[in-house]
Amino acid sequence: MATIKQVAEMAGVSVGTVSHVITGSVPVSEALRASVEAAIRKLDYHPNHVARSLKTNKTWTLGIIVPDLTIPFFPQMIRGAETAARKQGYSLVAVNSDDNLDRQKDLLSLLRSQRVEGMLLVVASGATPLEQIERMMDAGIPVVCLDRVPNKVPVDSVSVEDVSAAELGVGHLVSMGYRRIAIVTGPLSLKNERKRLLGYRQALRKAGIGLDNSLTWQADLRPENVTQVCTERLQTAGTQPDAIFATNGPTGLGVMRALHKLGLKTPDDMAFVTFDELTVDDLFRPAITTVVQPATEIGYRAAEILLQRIEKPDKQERRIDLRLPATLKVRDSSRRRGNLKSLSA
Amino acid sequence: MATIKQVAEMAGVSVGTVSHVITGSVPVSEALRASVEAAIRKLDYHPNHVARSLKTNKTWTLGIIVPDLTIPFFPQMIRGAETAARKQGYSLVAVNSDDNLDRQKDLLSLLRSQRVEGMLLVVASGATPLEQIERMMDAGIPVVCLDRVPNKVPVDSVSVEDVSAAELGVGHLVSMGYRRIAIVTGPLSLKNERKRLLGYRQALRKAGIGLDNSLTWQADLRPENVTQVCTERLQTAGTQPDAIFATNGPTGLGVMRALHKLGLKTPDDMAFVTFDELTVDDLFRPAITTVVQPATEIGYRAAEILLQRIEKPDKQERRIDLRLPATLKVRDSSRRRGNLKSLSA
DNA sequence: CTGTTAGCGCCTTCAA
DNA sequence: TTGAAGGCGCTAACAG
Repeated sequence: MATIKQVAEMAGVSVGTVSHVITGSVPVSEALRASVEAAIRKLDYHPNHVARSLKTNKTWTLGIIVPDLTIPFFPQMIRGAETAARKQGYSLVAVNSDDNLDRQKDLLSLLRSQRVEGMLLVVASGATPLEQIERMMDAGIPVVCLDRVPNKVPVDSVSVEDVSAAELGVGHLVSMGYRRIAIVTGPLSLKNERKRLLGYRQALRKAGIGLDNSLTWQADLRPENVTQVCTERLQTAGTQPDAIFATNGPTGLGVMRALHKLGLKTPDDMAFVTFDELTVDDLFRPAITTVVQPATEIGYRAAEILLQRIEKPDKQERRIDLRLPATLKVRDSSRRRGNLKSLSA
Repeated sequence: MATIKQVAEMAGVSVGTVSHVITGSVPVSEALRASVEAAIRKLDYHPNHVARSLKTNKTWTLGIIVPDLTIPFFPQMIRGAETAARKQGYSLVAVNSDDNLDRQKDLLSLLRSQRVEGMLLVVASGATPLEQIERMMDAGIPVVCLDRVPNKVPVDSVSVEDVSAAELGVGHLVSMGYRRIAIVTGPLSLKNERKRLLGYRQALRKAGIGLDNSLTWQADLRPENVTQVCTERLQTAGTQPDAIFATNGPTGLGVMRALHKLGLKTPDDMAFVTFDELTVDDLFRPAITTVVQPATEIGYRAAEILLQRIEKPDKQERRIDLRLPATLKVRDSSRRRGNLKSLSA
């Protein structure tokens, strides 16, 4: 790889001059600039960002850690974050934690060593790495948490407005005539999950429906586990739900598989609403009523906040907790109770 | 951020000694090692990879460019590549080209400046950046193309075995009794698309079905465009197909929307098979028969080849073109022609 | 074993 | 407007 020195030699100027034409920080005569540019082209010179970063102490890089790239919600978020970053000249390094705390720890450390200037973080489920986050911020690297907001860590965050989003979904089920609505949540160690549970309860209370704790089902975020939990619950003797609300995508998928396994059709045997789109498209049946999070915007806004912290570190605004509203996409799976089943095949 | 010098001071040793305990390249007495490690912990020291890379000329970083992170196929591929990379201590920087040639060019340049040691590339559709790829390789940065294999560029590649994969899908339609099978392709400037078209033709020939050029429909890779093209063709007077084969996921989605728009049900009005999964799950109807590419393995194998080139640059094995077999997931959309329609709702 | 030091490629004063 | 030179943080000889 060509170096700035070789470019200088070929152009017959000093390295300083080459640097000046590259950065544009100092005027250079037309003649020299031309010969420098010619040399750059001839040598296929690409400035060494590694060296530049060492000198300037600026990497123009942001990191983002997500639990799983193959869950559609996260790539959308990344896309939003990347758009915001690019707009300000930063690039984004995206990595998977596999929802694993050890790996998350390693990645945090790795990205710090790589001198990212800020971190976007969707924490892995389980114990929040609050110490690591705090150290990161102490080291002057701002952190913004997305989607999953950890407990008791004074860190900026962007996520959906969980309580009202859950209320939206559950309230809709209520309005469609359902009364025994079960909720399937992820680990309640995640604040979002607790808030969504809260939204569920509020929606029921507002509707004057009593709370039945046997209808609150908790699982981890693996669809297989969810399927198992639901299958058991649905086979347990006793009053069964007439509707199910799932608080996130992987959970929703697990619920669907349980229903399928037990031969329960939605909405006729069981109404169903979930957070997050399960399929890309509306073409497929059953079409699932969904609480849609503004994934791209969450990413975009989080990156904006992060960049703000990076570029104006002094302007120590206090903690920002941005909550974006969800929207409801009403589809078949929450069709009004007791309605005549559609006769179309 | 603490530097190696500060660690050395606090531990009362030289920077050389600190470096030795970090890299493990030179033995250090137990006593000094302990005090160094204590200092590292106390200072929350994270070695500066930027400086290290400048010195060692090793970034331990691979780049991967994909057209669109939000198409499920690509995250899977990335995951595979990341697994292979991590196994050898490399990390992966993944970026979107938005299937845009200019942006791809910028990214290639950026990643070169960032001194990635190798590139995985899913080329944007349109003109292949052969010059850029060649320059990259001339500069000693190996490149492996995934999925979409560009024309006439002597570069390693990993993708599905396109011809036989298409044959698999089309042959299946034939075996289910369909005779007028239309194919919807992406841009034929992509070699894969041409090969898939070839596979389609071979399957027809083997079945003794004459080729009808009016059944070869070409679109770009945007679902909206595909929908438009299909809608027009399906409304054109003349003999209509009884089945459609789509050569990739976005195209398949576009086809589905066109069918839906025209009120055509699959498989009763029109059988359908597509490359790539359209939904994550089997629960949804119509369940689409799919030619499944081994996405994760494609990424994994490509990264392995790349790493091989990086670590053993001398062992100049000639060009590697790895073709992996696809599998067929038979579902409802290709149900046997004229079969009684299932009566279950 | 431990310390000293040159230099990776670049940017940025500072002087000419 | 141009050139010369120091030094960013680290590793890898090399000397002790």
